[in-house]
Amino acid sequence: MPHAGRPRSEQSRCRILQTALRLARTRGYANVTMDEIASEAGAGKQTIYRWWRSKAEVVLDALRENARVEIVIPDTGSLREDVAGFLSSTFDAQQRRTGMTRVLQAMMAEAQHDKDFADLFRDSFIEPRRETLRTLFARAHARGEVRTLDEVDLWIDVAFGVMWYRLLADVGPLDATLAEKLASLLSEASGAHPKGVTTAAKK
Amino acid sequence: MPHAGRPRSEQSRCRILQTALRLARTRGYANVTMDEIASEAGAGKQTIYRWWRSKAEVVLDALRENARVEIVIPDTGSLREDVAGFLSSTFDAQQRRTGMTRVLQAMMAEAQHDKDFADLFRDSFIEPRRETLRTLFARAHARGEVRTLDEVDLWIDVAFGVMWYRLLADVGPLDATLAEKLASLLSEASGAHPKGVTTAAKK
Amino acid sequence: MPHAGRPRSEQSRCRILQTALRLARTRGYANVTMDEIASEAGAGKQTIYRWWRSKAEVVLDALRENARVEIVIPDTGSLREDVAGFLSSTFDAQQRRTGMTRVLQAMMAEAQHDKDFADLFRDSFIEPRRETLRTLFARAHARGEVRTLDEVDLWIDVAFGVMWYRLLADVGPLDATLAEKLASLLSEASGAHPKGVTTAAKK
Amino acid sequence: MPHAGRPRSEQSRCRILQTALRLARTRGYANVTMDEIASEAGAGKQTIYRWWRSKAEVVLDALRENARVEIVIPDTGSLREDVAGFLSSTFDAQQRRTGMTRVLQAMMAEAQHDKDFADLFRDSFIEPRRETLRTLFARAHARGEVRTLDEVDLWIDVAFGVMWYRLLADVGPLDATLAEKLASLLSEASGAHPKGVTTAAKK
DNA sequence: ATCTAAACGAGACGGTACGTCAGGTCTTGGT
DNA sequence: ACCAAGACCTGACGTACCGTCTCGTTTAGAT
Repeated sequence: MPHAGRPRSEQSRCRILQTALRLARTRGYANVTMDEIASEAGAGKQTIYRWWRSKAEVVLDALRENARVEIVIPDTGSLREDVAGFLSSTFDAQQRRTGMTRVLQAMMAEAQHDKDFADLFRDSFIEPRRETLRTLFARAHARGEVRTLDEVDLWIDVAFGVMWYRLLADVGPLDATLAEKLASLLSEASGAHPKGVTTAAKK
Repeated sequence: MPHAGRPRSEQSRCRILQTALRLARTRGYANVTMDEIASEAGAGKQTIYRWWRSKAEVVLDALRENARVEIVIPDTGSLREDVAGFLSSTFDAQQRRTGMTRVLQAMMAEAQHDKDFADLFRDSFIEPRRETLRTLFARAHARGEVRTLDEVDLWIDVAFGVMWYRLLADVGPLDATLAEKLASLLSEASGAHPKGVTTAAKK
Repeated sequence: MPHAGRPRSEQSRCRILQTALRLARTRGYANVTMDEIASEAGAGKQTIYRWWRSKAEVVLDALRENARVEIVIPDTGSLREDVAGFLSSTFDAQQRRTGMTRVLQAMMAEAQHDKDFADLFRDSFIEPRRETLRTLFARAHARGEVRTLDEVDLWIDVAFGVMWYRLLADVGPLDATLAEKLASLLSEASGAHPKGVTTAAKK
Repeated sequence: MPHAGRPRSEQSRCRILQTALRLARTRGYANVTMDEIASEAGAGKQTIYRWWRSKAEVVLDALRENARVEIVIPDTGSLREDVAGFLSSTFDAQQRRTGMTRVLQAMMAEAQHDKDFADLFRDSFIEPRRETLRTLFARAHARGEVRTLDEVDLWIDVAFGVMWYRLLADVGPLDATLAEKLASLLSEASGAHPKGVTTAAKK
C-alpha cells in the first residue's frame, strides 16, 4: 500500500541536518541541545525524533550527507602513494572545515555510551573507510606489491588507529607528513620479508 | 605557617575513589551519578566537588591510584619481546578486571567534551604510558637494536593508536596475538635485526 | 492567534495545588520540599517552576483556591454583629482545618524575606480581607451607625492586627470571645449607637 | 569548682554580635550566612554555635544588647500621653536605624518555623514590651483614669497587633500619627466616656 | 470537492542529574 | 577549655536537557 497522509517534508529534513551540523561545528556538539536544533531549524522536536533516534544520529547523518564527495580514492599504481593520498585527503577534509574535527571526536565519544549509535557509527562510518583502504591494499596485492593480505586488518588498524589516536588524545597533528610516514611504514610492512632474506626489490 | 583548620580526611578520599571506580566498573560510567558516589561513599557531594572538578576527574584519579602497580615494564634485552610484553600486560590489565575497558572508553569520551579533563587525561594518563614505551625504544637504541629514535613518536602512536582504535571503535580484540604482531611490526620498522643477521638492504 | 503547542494541563495544576496544601498542612510548610510536592503530585519540578515562582506562591495559590467559599460575609443590620460574625468565621476557618494556622504563619513568614511574594501576598490575600471589613463599615456608615469612615483603615488594622499578632506571636487564642470583644471595641470606637438610642449603655 | 580552662573571650562575643546585627541590617537577615558572620567577625563557626543555638538567636541577642537603652518609658500623668509617647518611641527606634525594621520582620518570621526560637523571642522580646505597656495601664488605673484592668491584655494586643501588622504586612507606616491615634483609641476604650455622658457600666 | 491520515510547528509534560548553597558538626594545631 | 580555621555530612535548591505527549494546522492521495 503506497500512501497515507502527508509526505515527509524534504525542507524540514534538510534544515534539521544543516542546522545540526552547523551548530555542532560552531558551538561544539556537546553544547548543542535538541531544543536548539529544533528551534533554529524552525522544526518541532517531534519531527526530529520521528526520523532520528538521537542527536548523535542526526549529526552523523548530516556528516555523511556533507562528506559524500570529499574523500578521494586514489589509484596511482603505487601502494605508498595511494595510501599517502587517501590519508592526506582524509586528514585534509577534517582540518579544512572549522570545527569538523570536534564533531568527529564527539561522534566517537557518543559511540562510547550509546550502543545503538556505536553500531550505526561503525557500520556507516568506520567500516566504509576501512573498506576503502582495504581496496587499496587489494589492488597492490593484485599488482604484486603486497605478498599477502593476511594482515591487512592490522595495517588498516595502524592507519586509522594513529589517526583517531591523534584526533582523540590530541598527541599530534594530522598532516601530510604523517600521511607520508604512515604510507611508508605500511608499504614496507606489507611488502617486506622480515627474515633478512633476499627482500627482493621493494620498489 | 604549616596549616589551619581540619585536615583533609584520607578516609573520605579513599572511599570516594574506591566507590567511584567500583560503580563505574560495575554499572557503567555513564550510569553512575555524583549523588550515588557520594551516598555510597558516605560522603557529601560538596566534599567531592571540593577536591575534584568532575566525575571524570574522580574516576581518572581512582584509575591512576588503582593502576599504579598493574603494568609491567619488561627488560628482556630484545625490543620485540619488551614491546610485546608491555602491550600484553597493558591489554591484560584492561581485560582482566571486568568493566575496566568500559571505564577507559568513558574516560576518552569524556576528554572529548571537557577541555580541562582532556588536558589532565593526556598529561596524567596518556603521556606516562607513552613515556614507558619511549623508554623501551631508548634502551633498544642504546643496545644498537634501533638505528635512530627520530620516528619513535610515530611508533608509539602506532602501538597506542591501534590499541585505542580497537578499544573505541570496537573493530577487534586486544589480545596477546595483537601484542605480538604490533611488536613485530614496530621492531621491524625501527630497524631491528632480531638475530644479529645482516638486516640486508632495507631500502 | 489563540494558541500554539500543548495546552497547560489542568490535571497537573490541580494535583500540584492540592498536594502542596495537603503536605503543608500535615507536615508543616517548612518541612515540605519542592521535590516532594512534584513527586507526590506526579509532576515534574519544572512544571511547578513554570507556573509559580516559589513554594510559597504555590501554597498561597492553593490557599486561595481552597478558601474561596469558606469565609462568610454577614449582613445582620448591626455593625457589631457583622464584625463579630466575620471575625468569628475567619478565626474558625483557620482553626477548624488542622494545620491551617501553621500555613498562614508560614505565608506571613515567607513574605518577610521574599519581596515578590510579599507583594503577591498583600494584594491577593491581605487586601481582599481588608476590603471585606471595609464593606461592613461602609454599610454601617450608610445605616448611620458609624459617624465617619475617616479612620476605617485604623479599625481594620486593629481587627487584623490583633488576629495576626496572636497568630504569629502566640500571645493568645483566636476564638469567638476575641471576635466579640473586638467587635465591641470597634463598634464603640467608630461611634456606633446600636439601637439608635442615646449611645448610653452598651450592654 | 569555679573554673577550668580558657575563659570565654569577651572580644569574640562582642564582635560576633556586632557583625551579626550589622550584616543583618545592611544586607538583610536572610542573605546573611553563619559562615559570613564568623568570617567577618574573625571568629570560628564553632565559637558561635558554642554560645548560641542559631543565627536567629545571635541576631536577637545583638538586638537586645543594642536596644537596651533606646526605648523610653514615659510617665506624664496621662494615659493617652504615656501610651503615645511609648509607641512613638518604639516606632522611632525601629525606623531611625536603617534596616532595623527588616531585622524585626525577620525575627518574627524566624519564630514561625523554629519553636525554640519562638519561645525565646516571646519571652525575651515580646513579653517585656507587653509588660511595659501593662505598667502604663496599671499606673493609669491607680490614678483612676482606667476603670478596670480586666481587658488590659486586649488593649496591649491592639497596640502591638497594629504595630506588627503594619510592620509585617506592609499595610501602613509606623509614625507619630499612628501612635497618637492608637493612644486615643486605647485611652477611650479603657476609661473614656465618649459622649461626656454617664457612659454607664461597660460590663 | 471532500475525506482521511500522517507529518508538521509549537510547547507543556514527567523525569533525571546537575552543581551550588547553607546549616550545623567535627577535627586539627595553637593560646 | 577555649579559639580560628576549615573540612565534613546532610539535604534542598533551581536549572538544564531529555524524550514523550498533546494541541491545532497543513498537505497530499484516495474517494
